[in-house]
Amino acid sequence: MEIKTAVPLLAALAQESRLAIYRTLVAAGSGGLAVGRIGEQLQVAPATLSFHLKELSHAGLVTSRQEGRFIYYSANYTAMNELLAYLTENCCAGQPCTPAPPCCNPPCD
Amino acid sequence: MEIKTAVPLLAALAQESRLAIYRTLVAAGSGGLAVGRIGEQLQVAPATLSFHLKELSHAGLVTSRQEGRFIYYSANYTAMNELLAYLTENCCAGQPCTPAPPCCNPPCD
DNA sequence: TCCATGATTCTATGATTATCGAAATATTGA
DNA sequence: TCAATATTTCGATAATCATAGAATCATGGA
Repeated sequence: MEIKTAVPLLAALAQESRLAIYRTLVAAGSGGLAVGRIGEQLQVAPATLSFHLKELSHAGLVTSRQEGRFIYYSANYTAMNELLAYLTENCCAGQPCTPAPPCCNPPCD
Repeated sequence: MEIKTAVPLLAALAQESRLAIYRTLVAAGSGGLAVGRIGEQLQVAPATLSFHLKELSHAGLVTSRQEGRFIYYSANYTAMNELLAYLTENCCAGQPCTPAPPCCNPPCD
């Protein structure tokens, strides 16, 4: 991963509402959650929520799919795993020190 | 870790200059690097560099020690490991999926 | 004590970001 | 087609952030 890729990912997570949204989606599993359900859980106004989902989506941390009137958002585990790998890169002067990539790879549900 | 703790850590890393600084310090190992050396490597003006180091330091991602006229900054591996643990928490609907915390714990140089 | 060097603080400026009300768009069922 | 519901876009506002020149502070050597 390039630094130019990592910065937008980190920026997307570096905001309380968005981190909460992301974690809610992570906890929800790969089925995802409709926008309205996220809003209910986190008490965020629709326009604000939409703004943050767009940010997360643009960063590649979440994906969406339409189902009838609902749009389901779900966490993209791969993006997070790549970010974690980037952050732990060179952590010991170039010596590999993590045998396996952290977290779920492949996603486990 | 609380979300209120994680956000400032992520925000500190979510900026190209700071992420570059942090990674330079990670690569430098626990001995750290004097401010001037960091500036040389990354081509950042002293005032700007000082601003970013303060941010990283305030977030707890780096520590500093004075040695004569020089101030050496070094990466705080523990803070990063705690952040990584937080980000991977609940990643599989609450099932633990990472046997050991990612990266160096304890730091290996 | 004075000077040179390393680093930080002050200050101003331009840019980006978060929030949310109101309006617009999209989909479904009647 | 029309009404109801779900979500997004628009627009305005307030707040935060990044940058760097100039001034200041701290340390060590002459």
